[in-house]
Amino acid sequence: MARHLITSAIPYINGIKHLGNLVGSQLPADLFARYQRGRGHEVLFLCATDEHGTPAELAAAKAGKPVAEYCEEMHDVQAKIADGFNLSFDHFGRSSSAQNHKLTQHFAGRLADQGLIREVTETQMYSHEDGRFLPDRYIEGTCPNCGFEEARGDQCDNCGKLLDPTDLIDPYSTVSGSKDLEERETKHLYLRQSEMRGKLADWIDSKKDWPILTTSIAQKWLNDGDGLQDRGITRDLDWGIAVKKGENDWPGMEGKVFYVWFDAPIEYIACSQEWVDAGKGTDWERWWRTDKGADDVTYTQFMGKDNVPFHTLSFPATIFGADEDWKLVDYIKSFNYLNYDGGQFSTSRGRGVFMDQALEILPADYWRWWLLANAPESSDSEFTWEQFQSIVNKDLADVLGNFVSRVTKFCRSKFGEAVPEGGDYGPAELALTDDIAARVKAYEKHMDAMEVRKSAAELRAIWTAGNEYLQTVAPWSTFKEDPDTAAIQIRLALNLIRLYAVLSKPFIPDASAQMLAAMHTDDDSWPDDVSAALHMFQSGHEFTVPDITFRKITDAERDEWQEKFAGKRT
RNA sequence: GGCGCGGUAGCUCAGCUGGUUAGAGCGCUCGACUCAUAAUCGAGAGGUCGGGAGUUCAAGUCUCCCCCACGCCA
Repeated sequence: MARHLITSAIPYINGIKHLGNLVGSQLPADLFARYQRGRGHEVLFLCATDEHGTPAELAAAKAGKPVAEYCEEMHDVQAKIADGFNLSFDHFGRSSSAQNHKLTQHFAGRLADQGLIREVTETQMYSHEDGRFLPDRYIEGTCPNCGFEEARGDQCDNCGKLLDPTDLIDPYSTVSGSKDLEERETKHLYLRQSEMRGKLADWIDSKKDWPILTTSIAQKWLNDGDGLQDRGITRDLDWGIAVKKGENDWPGMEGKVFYVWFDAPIEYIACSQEWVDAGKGTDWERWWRTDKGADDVTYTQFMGKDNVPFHTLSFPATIFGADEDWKLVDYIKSFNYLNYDGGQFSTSRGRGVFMDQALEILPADYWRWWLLANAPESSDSEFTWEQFQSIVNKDLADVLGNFVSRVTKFCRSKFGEAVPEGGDYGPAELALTDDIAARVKAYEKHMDAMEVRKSAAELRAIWTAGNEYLQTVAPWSTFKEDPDTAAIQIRLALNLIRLYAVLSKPFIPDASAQMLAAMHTDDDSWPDDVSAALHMFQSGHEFTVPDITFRKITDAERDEWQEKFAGKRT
């Protein structure tokens, strides 16, 4: 039995994520976790909310709540939605947890001990009214280059010129609108990533089997311009993890917190401590410490392409730099973006479908299937309602759902609601068994390689094989002259329903559960031996004709939803 | 402007280290079947692989140039 540690990039706390975010990390990670569990392997699947940083503070202020309270509420909202999508996290943690505070401070201390932290004094804009330093993009003013009055502190959106906040004429805070700004010197810690460039480059170079998307992004950051740059790991904020050197104070860094990108990935580890502290597990170190049993763990991370630099370089720099026995990632599966109907999903414009809205109009399985079967693996991909409707109706309702329906209803009408007796499998049944066995092997190969779209295609082909078989042997015909032969055929078909439920569980867990329930079984063991699996139900085994497994999406619904989620275009 | 990823049948996409008539699903046409959610199964018609040049016995698949879309960065 292998051991798989699986993490999904942790979603930011300020709001509900859209389907593009879902398919980029949490959903494929869940697919892989469910598959590995299905194969009988030991899995620890972790995710969390990413709660620190200025956007969280501003979102809380907008909601009129203390930031801690806001984060707690939003964490619960996101947890419920994740649950609604059947994301099977062993624990859904929080980067603001006590465990992460302590661990982040520990890493910072280790890095300092190794000489990998340097202090930098820089000038930033301080807003008296807001009582805080403002990130560049939260300062606006008149562009000195083109006169545009709403140029941001980092760049003018009108002429494109790159700016420093201090360049702006009449700068003001976009948080409060205040013009009472002042340049102040402030000291920050930088992680000396440049020191580790060689080590990181060697490590990335050794990962020949990683997706091109993953390695090409890493290479770019390693080699672009002057190469990998040192990065600030602290901010002048109230909300976050206090800057400490392990358990000790950090002279000169009082009142500062770690920058969100530094503490967020450490939450992957802290999350496993939360998992233990929540009573769900007993030993987190055997997943994370190679000196304490984690050397046989396979660690896989899932993320959208925007997160690749942090996972290929920054977080590994932290791990390498700490020079302790931490488990390093073995495989990084990254995804491109999902576009929405000819453009991008847009949170600010309300364009596209968000996770809560998706669940309001259709059950999770419908979304899971479409999203995974069309996952943006090799390039950005496109969501259109027409495509969604046709895929869902064809694959789920017609090919799989109708198979369950035709088999159970035929049996009920001719033999009753129990597996019929008589005869034994003949050549046609053996041929189907061989065909499916080969396809299951192909399915496993694709799933092992995290080839999401190919896995979906193979699974669909397995469903289709059942319909092909029925069409060929035609039990409705054989029943007329030779009921025993029809009994053999329908017995095999009933066994196929259970087999399909097991194989499909990673993609469509609810439908899988419904199928197993209809077949009056909870045996979802993986069909390592397809022939044996297709002999499981013997004559007399009772079942119940289930309700429709998947309904169809009507043209009217499709048009209505297309209109509803179009958002405001500008 | 630089970099990255793409540009393959009407649509969404596969095509690894170059090698027989370029593939899948959907859609479309025709046929079969009637157990089933007007479902299923089969057959067929549709691409010369963004454009151009080159390397090679052989290129969608390697090289160079150009065009287009998207993304990132400065």
